[in-house]
Amino acid sequence: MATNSRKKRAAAGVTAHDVARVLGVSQSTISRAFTVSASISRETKARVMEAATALGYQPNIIARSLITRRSNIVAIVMANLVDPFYPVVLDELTQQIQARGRQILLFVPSPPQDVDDILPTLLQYQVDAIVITSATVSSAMARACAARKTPVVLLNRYVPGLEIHAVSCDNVAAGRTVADFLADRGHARPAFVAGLPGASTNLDRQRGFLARLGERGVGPCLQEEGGDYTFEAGFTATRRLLRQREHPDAIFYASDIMAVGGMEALREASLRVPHDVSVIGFDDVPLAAWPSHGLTTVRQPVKDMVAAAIEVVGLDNVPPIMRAPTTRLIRGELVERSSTMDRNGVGAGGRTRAASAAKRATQRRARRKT
Amino acid sequence: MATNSRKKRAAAGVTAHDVARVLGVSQSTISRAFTVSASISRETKARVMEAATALGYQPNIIARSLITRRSNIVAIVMANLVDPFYPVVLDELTQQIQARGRQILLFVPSPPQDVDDILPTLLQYQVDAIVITSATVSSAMARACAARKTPVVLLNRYVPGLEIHAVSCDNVAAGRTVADFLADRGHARPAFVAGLPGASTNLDRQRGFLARLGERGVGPCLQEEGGDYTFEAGFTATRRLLRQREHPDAIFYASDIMAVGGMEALREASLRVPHDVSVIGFDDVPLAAWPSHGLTTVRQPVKDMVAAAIEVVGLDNVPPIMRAPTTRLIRGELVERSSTMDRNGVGAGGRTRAASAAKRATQRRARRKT
DNA sequence: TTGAAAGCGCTACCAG
DNA sequence: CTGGTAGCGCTTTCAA
Repeated sequence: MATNSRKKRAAAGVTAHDVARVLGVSQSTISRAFTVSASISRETKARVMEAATALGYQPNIIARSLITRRSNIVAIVMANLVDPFYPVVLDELTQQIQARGRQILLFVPSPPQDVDDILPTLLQYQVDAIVITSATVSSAMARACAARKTPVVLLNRYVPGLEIHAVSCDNVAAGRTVADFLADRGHARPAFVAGLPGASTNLDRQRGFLARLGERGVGPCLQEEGGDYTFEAGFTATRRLLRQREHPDAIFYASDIMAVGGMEALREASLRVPHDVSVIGFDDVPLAAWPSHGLTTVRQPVKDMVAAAIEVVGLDNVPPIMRAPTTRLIRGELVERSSTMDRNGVGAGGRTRAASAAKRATQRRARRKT
Repeated sequence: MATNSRKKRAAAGVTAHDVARVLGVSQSTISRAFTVSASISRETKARVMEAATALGYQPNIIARSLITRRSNIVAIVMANLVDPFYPVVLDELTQQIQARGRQILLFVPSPPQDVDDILPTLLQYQVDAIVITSATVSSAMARACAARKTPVVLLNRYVPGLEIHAVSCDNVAAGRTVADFLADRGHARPAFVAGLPGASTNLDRQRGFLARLGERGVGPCLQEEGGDYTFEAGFTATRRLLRQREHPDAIFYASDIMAVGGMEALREASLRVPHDVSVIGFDDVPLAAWPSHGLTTVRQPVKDMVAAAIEVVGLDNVPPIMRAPTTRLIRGELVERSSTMDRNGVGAGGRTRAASAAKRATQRRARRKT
């Protein structure tokens, strides 16, 4: 009997059986009405839908997932929410994933945890795919995901040799572009301020930058470790950089926020941007465009990167297909603003420190707030 | 027979039955080993756990949720990820929710959608609770959630009369504090730049500010609509504000980012902060503390707000209890930095525009980057 | 404390 | 195209 187990339910418990009973059809029919690509007559489907809305019926996703082994959920692992670049990425990810009717399970590892720790849990939730931003996983874990047929993609990072999808900005090319940009504009004493050591993004930017600088015969290039991608890191690294006998005439920072921190240190040292030092960042976060910063920077193609990540995990393929791990590098674009200038014809290497000392002192006073 | 349905599974399919068979116990026993507060002997549990790890068994959360009607997931609805205040809130939410062993289902409504549209979907996922930041819901939807016994809390917003939990900074009190702060420091021509019109947060700040200003006999207070909480909004609203015959000697902005935009407009108008105009923001996002901004602002007690939200939805209570809707207002704290100054003894209302015109022109030139 | 049995609400397969 | 039936993997009575 259809009613044999219809106990009184507290609330929210209208099931496919209930709808079926009202309509005098089988429960299977209700299920079919809610399954795209199920064979059901136009008419029956309409009746079911009508009754469903009348009764307030919605299929129980949990029960469905139990059978289909797909939850309609995409997991996002994001290690850092504070750097303004990540909200931009997260925003784009949510838009594109939600546009495909998927939900988002967000995981933010706290310091002691790492990505490997959380993946088993995510897999338990039968997520359709996993997007990992700015972090990586062990090859063992990558294999575990492959075994479960859950596609994983690293966004903004890649690990050569790791059997896993990866999408990233072409950081090597971007580094080279920046080198050319500075060389073309007559800079002679460049510097690079690194972010998180060991991160592929960071290393590639540095590698491309230094290599191209060498090819152009510009240098030597000063280098400074930031440690991470924060304002503070950019600030302190720049201070250290300025202890050199001669200050650089251009500094390329591994991230915009570091560059902003660096500009603060330059101001503190009475060095003007861009007159004394050109500054270039990376990411093109919203605040880079603020007039007060006017930061020349490399724009990460976030939209394209996210689109590529989503494509590569096969979110648009039903049934899902597992493809061989691929690495996709997407070109960034240099955006010129007011933190850089052309030094050609300004006397090869710009003025000496002494030359503009008086001017700078004046400016310094004026800029002080109290 | 236990093996009657053990077809070859592609992967990742070790079930409680498998473990049971290996151990020669019943499947129920396996279940009990993974259920806190289930009666099982110490020894049996240990054996089960050992076998489980050996076989790589993990309980299927989906199947569990189907029965228990709880998914161990908390839903977060966050309308705006771009304003740097929200990443701070999201970060804190994720930390505190994950610390309680819950997962996070994130939903970011895109313009046409609103919160009411998404709630049914979230309910389908049997989430344990829903946290909605800076947005509200219809009373019908609030009732639907109550019917399903899913607790909902509004964070950073409240709706008088709506039967729903709400946690927010005490914006009225904060507005009053700011008014007192400025009055105490001899400001005579205050202004308020609003954010999103109609938002309770925004209105309360304004209300408290104006009321207290009136009580202190300071004013009249100029007012300008921002429209939203962006840099641009702060910038353009301030430009409009400065078209008045006499510029204000203090501006209170509905958010930090607006304040930063406002400072840009002030700079553009050759008005110095804080010499000509004191600037106060709201939120205390990380960049408010950067030396280049040095923004005096009201710090939102994010940690406490999040903790209150989590407590109020009963995330720590097992079994969950539904409590009567409560509104919790938490005091913010005014953080004084370098964007405000004491005008007492500087001539009651500060200098006239003419008085410092020459100085400002100099400074303006110096500050230009190119 | 343990095992057996009955489903949670749904999809998927099999006949008709 | 539709109705029956058999589970998905687990929790939860109910006896033993």
